[in-house]
Amino acid sequence: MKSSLSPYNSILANVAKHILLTAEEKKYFCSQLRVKKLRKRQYLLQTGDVSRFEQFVTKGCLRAYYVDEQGHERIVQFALEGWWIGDMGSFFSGQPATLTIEAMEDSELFQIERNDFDILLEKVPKFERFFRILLSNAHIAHQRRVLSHLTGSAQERYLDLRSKYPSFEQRIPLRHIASYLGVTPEFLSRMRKQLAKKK
Amino acid sequence: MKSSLSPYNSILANVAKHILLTAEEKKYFCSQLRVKKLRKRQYLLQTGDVSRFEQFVTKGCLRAYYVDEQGHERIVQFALEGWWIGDMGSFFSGQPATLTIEAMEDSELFQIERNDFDILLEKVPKFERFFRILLSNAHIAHQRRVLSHLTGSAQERYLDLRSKYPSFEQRIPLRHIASYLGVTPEFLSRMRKQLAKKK
DNA sequence: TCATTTCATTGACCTACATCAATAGAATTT
DNA sequence: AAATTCTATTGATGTAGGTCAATGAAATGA
Repeated sequence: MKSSLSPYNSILANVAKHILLTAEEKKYFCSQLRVKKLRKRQYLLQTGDVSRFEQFVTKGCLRAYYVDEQGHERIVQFALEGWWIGDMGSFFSGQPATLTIEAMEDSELFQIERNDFDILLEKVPKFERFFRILLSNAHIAHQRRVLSHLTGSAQERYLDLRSKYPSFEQRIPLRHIASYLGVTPEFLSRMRKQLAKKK
Repeated sequence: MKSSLSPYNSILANVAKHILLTAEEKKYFCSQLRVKKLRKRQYLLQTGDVSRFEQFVTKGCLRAYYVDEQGHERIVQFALEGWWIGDMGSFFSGQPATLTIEAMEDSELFQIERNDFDILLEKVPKFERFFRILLSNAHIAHQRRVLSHLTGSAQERYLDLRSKYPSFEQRIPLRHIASYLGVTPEFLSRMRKQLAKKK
């Protein structure tokens, strides 16, 4: 937390989008964070473990997915720099996680532990507000995603994703993008071919 | 708020699931609510209007839906007694609503207005916690719903819905259930026929 | 460096679900 | 009580997207 290049700045900037902290509070908040480094392909969380942390990505790129009975992976979330990721169900309930979270690149995160999280909310109630806002944004985004499945074709979902997050195609393997969209890699490949032709 | 039969009890019970209020706080909270009665088919919110309220259902049954370019309705949420419903995006941002909300039966709701909501959170910060928990539950439910579209067939979604909310089939027309599941009424009808045969 | 695994693409064929049209029973309205 | 909507169901047919198998290119590892 010394230089302006510190990764703490990125999480503080994220917090500052919604609530205003005093210098003291910033310091306290940062003191509750632990740094976690992951190698590419390393798991952050595996199904069945209890998720004791929520995390904020400062470097790299992760994916959260669910493995169904046939062993297929279904990606529910990507997280790049500046995103929060975790298995919130498990984090809040203490039940075993249903999600697996894995680094797609060497990554660095901040983690906050469930206990410290509760104490943080108690000591600095502004954080109740912060997480409420975070969640309400997530809620709205999720609603849009459900809608995109009810309303649109796979191609529309692909085009939406591409225009909203152009960086994904550079950093994320196509088969993972297919899984996020809810189609097979084969079908994504065909869509891409057809779109390229039309252009 | 006088008798134990008052509809205030149902919203207070809902709040009490997550936070503990003093008698004073209960009184204040209830004083910020307004009662809204709707006839069957009446709109609570129409696309393009700004949603100034969030609401809690004490009686009846509503649906929130999105209308796509071809005029098709896609249902994103049902709400029966004891549920919260609204267009949260519009409520928090002040932007025009993308959802339409309509009563499917004569219904009664409590509404809280955006301004009063902000003041409530300021005066009784426990409500930050309450809405955060409400949202995190919604978040988890939404994630499951996205997953059900990525992973499962329409039949699985139908069976899930039926076992989770058996009362829906008594109260909600099949064509709305079809819309919620993301299939046509025709296809839902065929699924039901086939399931009935197998039994 | 060669060997091995992983990845994206293509082709052939299959299935879950959509669309459109017709009908009959319910529910509303007159 | 008749007339007029809605609603659920069925049949015929069309299509988006899945499955399985094969191939070459790229990444990974010894």
